[in-house]
Amino acid sequence: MAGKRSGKNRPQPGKSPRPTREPRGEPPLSLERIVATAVELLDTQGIDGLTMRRLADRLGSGVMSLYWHVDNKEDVFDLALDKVLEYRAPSDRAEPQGWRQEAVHVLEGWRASMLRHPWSASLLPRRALGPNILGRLELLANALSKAGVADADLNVAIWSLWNHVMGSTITRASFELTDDDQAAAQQRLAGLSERYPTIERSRLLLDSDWDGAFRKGLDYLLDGLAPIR
Amino acid sequence: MAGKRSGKNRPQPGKSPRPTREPRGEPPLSLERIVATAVELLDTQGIDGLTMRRLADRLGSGVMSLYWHVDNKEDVFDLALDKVLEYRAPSDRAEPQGWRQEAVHVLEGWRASMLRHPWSASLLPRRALGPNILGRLELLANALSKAGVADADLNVAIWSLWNHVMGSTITRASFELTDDDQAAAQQRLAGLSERYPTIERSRLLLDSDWDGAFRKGLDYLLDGLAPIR
DNA sequence: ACCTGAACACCGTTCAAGT
DNA sequence: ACCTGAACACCGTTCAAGT
Repeated sequence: MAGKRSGKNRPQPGKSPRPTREPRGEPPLSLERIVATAVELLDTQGIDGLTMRRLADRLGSGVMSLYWHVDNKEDVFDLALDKVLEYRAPSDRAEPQGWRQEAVHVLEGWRASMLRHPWSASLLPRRALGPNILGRLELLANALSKAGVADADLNVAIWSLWNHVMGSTITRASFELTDDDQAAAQQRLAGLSERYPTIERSRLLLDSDWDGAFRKGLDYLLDGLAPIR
Repeated sequence: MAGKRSGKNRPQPGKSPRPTREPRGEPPLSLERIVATAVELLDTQGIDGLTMRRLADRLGSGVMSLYWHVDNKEDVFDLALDKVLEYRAPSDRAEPQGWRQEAVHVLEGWRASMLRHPWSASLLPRRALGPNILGRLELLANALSKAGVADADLNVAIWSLWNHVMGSTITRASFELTDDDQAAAQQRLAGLSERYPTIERSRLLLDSDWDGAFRKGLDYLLDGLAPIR
């Protein structure tokens, strides 16, 4: 923590401390490169594919070089996660839609970001909230507040919606990868059809309209939370 | 897979193959003991605390002895997870409540089981569905079906509710452990109050009524899904 | 200010044996 | 049928140096 570059004194996104040198040829190690490569690795190899050693390899450096830029592996996870959740704050000049539309837009964008990087959904709940997540929460809170949700209900509303996004994204990500497994599971289920007749009949494990379920559930929640359309 | 005890030929819960020997003194290794100890370890040490070596230590056996009973570490996770989700099928003689009450009961029991073992919520979405989970899904599907949810909407309804349970449980489990961190986070947030004014004002990270949020969200969903009370 | 290799204390799992 | 130790190919991170 002391004498070493740590989370607290990382350069703020806006101001670069000094133009140290022109990056000609092989780019030097940097926090940005590390994070970008970590995301690559996670995207291609999954959550267990991210290894400090593998990461260093891809960057063409020794393993321990990473530790000057980063506290530990947890730190890498946090940074990769927040990176993936980057968002463009909506320009104020955009035509003002309804507040409800705005909330839906935030939540769908959030979900889309996570579905693009399936590892992110299962990682997010266990980690600290990075600036990008806080930014999205702020947008959401703002929209809800303006949509007429009372201050006393605001936290409950936010968490309900958060839960819906997290739950549906995690479920979808984990069930999507495994088409064959899914068929096999339904097969196994058929063998036990006397124990699970209802879900066997509805073919729960086979066809599921994830996007539809997300939208429907979202509408129900919003109807309940902010009846003043 | 071949020649070795694997998932497929595990003894069915009901019938013990033969009373091999009276377990006097140190109990021998068995799948039940392994799973029970794994749950212990997970409860006390968290998800990273479960190690094949540590598990063997606690059981007083060599590491490799475990592998006769179990395929690999993933298998241990699956078994521990399903164990923790055991439930008593409701006795048919219980006074028949409304179908909606029944669905709520299933979902709350499910959530309670997971909250008792915080690691389980974050594990479940990534793993295959064990018999106990399927059992709970069947109960739920049945209740919904009788509550008037059309067959065509059944899967969507199940997944929406599943998502709600998963999301709220995971969120709560991950935010509950860290009282100090939470205060620190809110503190940090206060320093950035011009960037996140709304969630700073609502003290989102401090007070949140998890149980209330769960119940409210659940009611909204059920209202929407099965309007025919 | 930045990067490094050697070393430590761990992992999960294969294999070839033992009873 | 059940259990074992040695060995392999990995991990994350500390430390003491190098430039």
